[in-house]
Order: sequence, then C-alpha cells, then structure tokens
Amino acid sequence: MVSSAYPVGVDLEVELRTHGYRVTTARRVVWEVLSAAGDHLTAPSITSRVHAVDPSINGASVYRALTLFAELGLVRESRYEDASTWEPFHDDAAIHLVCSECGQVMHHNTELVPRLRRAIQVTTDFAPDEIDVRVSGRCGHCPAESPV
Amino acid sequence: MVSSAYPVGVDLEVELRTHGYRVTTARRVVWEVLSAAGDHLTAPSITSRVHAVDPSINGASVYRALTLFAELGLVRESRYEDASTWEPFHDDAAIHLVCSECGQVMHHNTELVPRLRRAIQVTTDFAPDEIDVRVSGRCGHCPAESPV
DNA sequence: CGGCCTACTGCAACTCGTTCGCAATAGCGT
DNA sequence: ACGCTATTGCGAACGAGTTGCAGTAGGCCG
Repeated sequence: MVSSAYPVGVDLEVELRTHGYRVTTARRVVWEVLSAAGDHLTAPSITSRVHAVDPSINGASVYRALTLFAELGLVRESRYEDASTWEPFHDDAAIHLVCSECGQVMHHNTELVPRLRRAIQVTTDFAPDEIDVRVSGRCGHCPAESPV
Repeated sequence: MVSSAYPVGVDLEVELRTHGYRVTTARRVVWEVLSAAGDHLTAPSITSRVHAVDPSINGASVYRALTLFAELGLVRESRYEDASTWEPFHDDAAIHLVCSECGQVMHHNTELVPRLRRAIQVTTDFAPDEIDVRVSGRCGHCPAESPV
C-alpha cells in the first residue's frame, strides 16, 4: 500500500488518461518521488527512493516512466556535471544555482533570462527555444572555505 | 610522426612542464584534436580523431589526457543532452547556442552573463562561481520546419 | 460484477561510455 | 647514455541506460 501524504498525483492521472496511457503503480510511485523531492534527482536515486516505497518496482520501469513523463512535458531532464538529473517541469525563467559544497540545487527567477532570449533574437540569426542556465558556487548555508 | 599543421601545442607544453607533467605523444595529439576543432567534441569523437592521427593511442589515455587538461583549466567539460562534450576553455561570458537541427554549437558573448552574476550576488546569498548558459534552438543555416 | 484484451511490467541479458590495475614503455633530469 | 618513475596500452570491470520477451494487471465492455 502506498500512502499518499502529498496532494500530487492528480495531475498525473489526468495527464496520463487524456493521452491514452494507463495509470499504473510504477508511474504513480515515480511521480510521487519526483514531486516529494521537487528537486533535481538522478535516475539511480529516484530508483532507490522508489524501491524504498515499493521494492517490487523494477529499475527499467523507472526509466520508462521518466521517459514517458518527459515526453508528456511533466518532467525535464538535465545533464549537469557527471550525472543526469530529473525534476518536475518549471519554465526556464528559473535558473539553477548548484552549490558545489553541499550539492543542493536551488531555483532562482530572473527577468534576465527572457531578456537574454530577446537579445539573442535581436543580435543573432539564432532562433532560441529552451534556455538552460546553471550557476555553480556556494550557497548561503555552506561556510566559505577558510583562508590558508 | 605527428605533423603539427597548427601552431598550438606550445601553450600545452609550457602548461604541462610548469606543473611537473610530462609532454607525451598522447597528450599532444589530444590537444591538437581539441584545438583544431575549437568546438565541442564528445569524448568518443575525440578518440576517433586521435586514432585517425595515431591509432596506437589508447582510448583510456584520451580520457586521462582530457581529465588532466580539465584539472589544468585548459579544457572544459559540459554535459548537454545525451553526451558530455569537451572544448578548449573560454571564459563564461560566452554562452552556448546549440542548434537542434544540425547539432552545431555556437558561442555568443553577452554582457548579460556578468550582469546575471552581479544580480545573483546582490539579490541572493548564493556566491556564484561558474555560469553555464546553454540555449537550444535553430541556427541561421537551418531552415524553419515547414508548417503542416 | 466478471472476463477479456493489450498496455505495461519484471526480468535478465545486453550495449556502450568511462574507469581501473598492472606490467611495459618512454620522458627527461643527471 | 642511464636510470628513475610518470605515463601508457591493454584488458577487464563497472555502471547507467536500453531492449526483447513472457507474464501481469489496468480498465473497458458486456
């Protein structure tokens, strides 16, 4: 039995059904894990969290669910550093602040992104689609490295 | 014997020697491939280009050279889409325009990146280090998809 | 409510990029 | 030229991700 402590999943069912896909345990659990985290998760860590909820769900099904969700536009995959991560979709005015100390990924909204889009449209012959901004650095909770 | 048609490699030798590393054929060839391309290259494509020059260089050595170059700050690795790519280092005011038609990667300089850095410093408690901007879209050489 | 059709899953084998341990090789200081 | 040892080539290993197939379970229809 899967306890649904969080009010997500509704969108998922609707989304799946309206596209002719079945609502299955595997898909529901993967979605719960993603929603509960909110954050960027690697596929292996998603798999292990899914297993914590229901060990009978196979890793391959996790990948299949993620791929499907991505096709439906429910999640986005991004490849940073040495891992590819998945997170619920958000529009790309939100940029990613990745703390190199604790690894946490924060979102930050800025109108500089839409402005960048316009700048590209105006100054180049490139037609921008998605804009992905990733900033590495140190978050407020991690102490600065002490001077030698 | 490896013919050096391009005037690079000089920096490499200095860089290696001043850091106490040896100047080897493998490292030189990998560096030549990177410099000749200038662009983003995946590790496998680097390996095959290296093999075209000198088939006796092992794939593992290519990886080791790339890793070393990255440590020295000579190249940068970025993970986009389904592949990780390597390119000679450039400062991050240059953003990446990735054409989803032809796959080409272009660089574009904009003062919006330093401005973004300042904006983050001022409005958040995050201390930015590297900024990586990647824009997917369609480049000027690729025709717009015809309407259905 | 029950049964059927087939989308979906679990499994296990497989691919492929990347890494590692080790013995042989080749830089390079002397 | 010699010798020390960093670096290489090789092959095996690893881990993420994919795939084919047979069994299972959603969900529609009667």
